[in-house]
Amino acid sequence: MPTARTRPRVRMDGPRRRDQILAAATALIAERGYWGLSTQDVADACDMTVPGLLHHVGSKTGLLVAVLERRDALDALAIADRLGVPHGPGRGIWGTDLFTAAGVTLDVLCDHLVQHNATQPEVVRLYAVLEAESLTPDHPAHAYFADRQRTALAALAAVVPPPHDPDHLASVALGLMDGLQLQWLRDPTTSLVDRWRAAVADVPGLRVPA
Amino acid sequence: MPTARTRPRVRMDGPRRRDQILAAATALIAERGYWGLSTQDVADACDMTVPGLLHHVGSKTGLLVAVLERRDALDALAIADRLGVPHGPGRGIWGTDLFTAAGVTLDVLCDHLVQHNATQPEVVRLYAVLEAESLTPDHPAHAYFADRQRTALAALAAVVPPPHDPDHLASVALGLMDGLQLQWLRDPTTSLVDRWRAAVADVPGLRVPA
DNA sequence: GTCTATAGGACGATAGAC
DNA sequence: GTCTATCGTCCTATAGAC
Repeated sequence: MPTARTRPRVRMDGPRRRDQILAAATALIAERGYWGLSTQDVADACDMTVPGLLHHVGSKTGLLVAVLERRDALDALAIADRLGVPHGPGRGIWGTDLFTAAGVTLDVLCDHLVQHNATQPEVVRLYAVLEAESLTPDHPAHAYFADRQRTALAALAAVVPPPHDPDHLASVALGLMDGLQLQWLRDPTTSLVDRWRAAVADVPGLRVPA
Repeated sequence: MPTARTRPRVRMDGPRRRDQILAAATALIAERGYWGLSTQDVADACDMTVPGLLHHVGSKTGLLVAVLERRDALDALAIADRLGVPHGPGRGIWGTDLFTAAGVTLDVLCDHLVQHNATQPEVVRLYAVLEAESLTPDHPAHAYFADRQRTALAALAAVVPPPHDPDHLASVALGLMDGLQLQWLRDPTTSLVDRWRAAVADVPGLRVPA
């Protein structure tokens, strides 16, 4: 006899159910990566069956893609809000000229990005895990992260002020953010913002203005 | 009827077989991570069966531990050789006072580390994947990488010359190495050494001496 | 929109022969 | 040191009822 259910299953409308699924999947992929994710775990977390889950996202790969798209859109909105720039929904954080439109330089932009990331360690971990996992070409998110690195470096380079080399400083900024985020996730006793500001205190072009 | 074997199976002595297994596992974990690794794939790569494989490493977890221990010992030997310092086998790269014994400062040490890593992208990818995957406490390598970050930061801080802050500069160095390695693995058109030297050209305390 | 049922594999690990 | 055989579990995905 199968295990009896303890509570009645809740019937939800489409969008709400989808959000619940993507939130649960975000947490689980951050824990175990895409290869370690099982649709069963996601379904359990949402109190549904696996076929019920697949009805919404099509397949396991579709689930991952949906998670990344939703994450990108939410982050773009949050950063645009932080910079005081209007930003339509459904547009990624790196893909448009969001940063140049805001009229910021790299130092203050990075400070905002770091402050925003500090509020959502789980999401940062999601990206950290997938960024490494997706290095291999047969990963479902390989193309997504390859494109992401290109556009991110270009978007950062676009707001590098003279006399710094745009490409080099953008590379340093992105690399240092990724690296420090890893250190922070492994040892959260020091806040991410403090880590960042202490680290860039002696790096010309990244030191946060007082 | 099961698929027929095409070539006769080779009988190897213990140490040689073990080395073959660990080399194959290194490549496969670098591709898919630990959660995505299957003992079947490793066995196939070594032209053996799964029970034959498990005879040598005990379990899947035992395989991962053996891979990391072997990697650490080999890297320590290579770096010690590069720095012209004697170094016994079986000692990790970060765990001893290898760097202080060599009498180097952080800038030249990082340059050597980067040069060494540039020769083995597959190993760098292994560490990148496992570093992110092992953030969750139930990963078999969680303790290994937690300890590794502690000792690495301490070892780097120990060779930071005045007037820089040892902890902060060590954090920058480690973070920047990790971040740039990720960028390099995703887009190998620019060499890792060039990336590093261009990135630190304007970072006081890390600029490689001419 | 969600279910039951099930197909059809792959998984890690063990037992025991040789 | 390596094998065959097998156990029990987990996996993604589909078919079809409601």
